[in-house]
Amino acid sequence: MRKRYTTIKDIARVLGISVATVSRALRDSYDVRPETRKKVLDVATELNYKPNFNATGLVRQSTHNIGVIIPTITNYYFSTVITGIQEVAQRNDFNIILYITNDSPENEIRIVKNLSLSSLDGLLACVSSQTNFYTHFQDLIDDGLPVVFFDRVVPTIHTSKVMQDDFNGAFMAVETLIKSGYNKIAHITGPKGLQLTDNRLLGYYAALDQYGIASYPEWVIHSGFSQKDGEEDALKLLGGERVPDAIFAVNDRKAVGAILALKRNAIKVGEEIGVIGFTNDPISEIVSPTLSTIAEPAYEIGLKSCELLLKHIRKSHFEAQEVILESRLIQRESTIRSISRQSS
Amino acid sequence: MRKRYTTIKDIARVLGISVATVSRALRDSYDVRPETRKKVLDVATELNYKPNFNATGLVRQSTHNIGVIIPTITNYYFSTVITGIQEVAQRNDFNIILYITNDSPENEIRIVKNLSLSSLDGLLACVSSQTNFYTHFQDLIDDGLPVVFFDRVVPTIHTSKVMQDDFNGAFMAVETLIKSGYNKIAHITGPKGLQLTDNRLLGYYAALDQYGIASYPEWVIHSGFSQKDGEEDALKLLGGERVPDAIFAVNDRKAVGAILALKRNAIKVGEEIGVIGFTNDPISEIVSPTLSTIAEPAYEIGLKSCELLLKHIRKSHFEAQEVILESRLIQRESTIRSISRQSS
DNA sequence: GTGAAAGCGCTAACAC
DNA sequence: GTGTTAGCGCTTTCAC
Repeated sequence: MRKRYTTIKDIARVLGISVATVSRALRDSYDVRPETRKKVLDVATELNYKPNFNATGLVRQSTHNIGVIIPTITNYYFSTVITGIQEVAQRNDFNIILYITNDSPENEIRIVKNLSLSSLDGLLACVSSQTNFYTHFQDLIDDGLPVVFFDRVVPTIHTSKVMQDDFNGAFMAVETLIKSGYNKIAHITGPKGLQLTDNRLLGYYAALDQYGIASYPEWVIHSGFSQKDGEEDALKLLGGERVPDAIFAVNDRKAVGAILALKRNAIKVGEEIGVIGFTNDPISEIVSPTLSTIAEPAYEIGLKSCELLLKHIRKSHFEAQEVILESRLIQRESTIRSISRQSS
Repeated sequence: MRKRYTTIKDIARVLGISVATVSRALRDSYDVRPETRKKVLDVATELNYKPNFNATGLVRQSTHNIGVIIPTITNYYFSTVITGIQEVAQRNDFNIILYITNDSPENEIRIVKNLSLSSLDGLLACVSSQTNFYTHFQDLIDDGLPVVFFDRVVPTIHTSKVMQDDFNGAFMAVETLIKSGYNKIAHITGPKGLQLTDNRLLGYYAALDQYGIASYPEWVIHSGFSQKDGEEDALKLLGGERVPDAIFAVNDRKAVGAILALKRNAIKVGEEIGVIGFTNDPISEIVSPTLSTIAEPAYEIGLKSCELLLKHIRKSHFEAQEVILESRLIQRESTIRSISRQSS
């Protein structure tokens, strides 16, 4: 049987004072006598008092919950972002309520429409890759709910956003390939229309442009974000008329998929075909050859998103901010031509 | 500015009926006229009514929140468990509130002690690996909060628990090594005192016993659960007087660490030293040679834990249950001796 | 079948 | 500095 928890009434009764005083003492209001406060605090600890968030939430019109909508958490990037979010939330006594969309727009819409707004102080969201309509998010914002987007942001909605530097990251990736001696560079990426993939694609084109290197439409392949997509894209590239000598993958999982597919086709990764990814997933150090990549500040993205959201929650007129965090190059074996690679 | 959301009062006013009726209509009580209900439902959708969980929670003494306490989420196993939990929770209209301990007992204790019990209907917990005192959990249970442990369970606390079959999984792992021709088998495992590691250790000994194979104390190394721990343990094994010809690692990350360390020492994994892990983390297919392992039903553990917890929440006298889910062998390259392995 | 009213635990005027 | 009281949105007796 569930126990009744201690309430401020209990404390008031024990001390023979009113609940108002107890409430004030508990919340460090200044208009309460120090000794009274001490007594209240003592009894509170003794009785193991814990505030009832439903009650405070009801009267204050605020809960200490923030929702997090995310496509999946079973990968390095997203789970690390969540860890960052959680860190800030915990430090500020906010709970995070997790909603996983499985990267399905239907799930996303269902979840957002069913959100009990009155039990949420704010929302952190990363949209699913196939989402086209964003009215469900716009509705929330119109209702006054603070929303901060991260990673996969919605360009058309005016609110705070936190991203890594996709354009420059991609530029660096392609530049690295070029400087390592590759000049037939393909790009395997995610679905069209996502700002993140668009920016990386733009970075890819910009680098090629700057170095006067040709690109062909069949060298840019749009598909999903998974390892399997990476394998399939690589195979497609191998089977084409013009076979590239390097692949820039939109993320590490696709890069790993590509590496695995290339190896299966007896192609020496690095030597014959260079591969570079994006993320700095721990697998990039495990795969052989190890994967060069653009490191994303996943944890910091989590921190920053949550901090921004808290600001929106606290100041009702905090102006929307777009934060772009730097990504950085990590060179490993998969983009090295000359060296004879260690076996296995 | 945050909007005021539609309440049952608004609906009542529009329809000129009482809030009581609205409340009843909304919850499918039978004692309300069908046409009244229809009108209420219509207005509710029109006004985009969403119940205020703080209010229902207050009066029903129940929120629809369940807490999840977990050491970390940035690995395959835990993030998959969470995904399973989330699946069941979402289907049953429960929110999950995530607490990450970073595998630190201090964090765990702080989090548990600060839990606002009145805003939680139940708790799912996986203890951190160094936790010795469990009174903070026992207190919750004594207070009547339904708690279900998963994976790393607390042996001394009477409540429902969900685990994989650690003993038989370990037995299978070691048996596989033996049958593949290895007979100097080491075990690198996690901290002492955790039921999970104890059971795997027991399975290790049982298999050795059954096949009449010797073990030496220096072949059983207790350390942490990380890849780095795996590397260090492997190095220690290589530097010892008796060098084993096979390593059974408590999880895949440690196994991968061991493989990397062995490769760095020019040891042919599989051929010279066999390695088997536990989990079936996707990295086990990426590392080269690919890693044999015991697959854990992570997703199912999440599902089952959450289902059990919901039963406890719904029936106040649901008896505690211990569920052990099967693990299964997946053989890959790291335990194959004869075959000449593909390079890189 | 429906309404009036009390109350869940807490905060915030408003008194004194 | 402290008490009284109304009320947050909802459910639930108890009348009628």
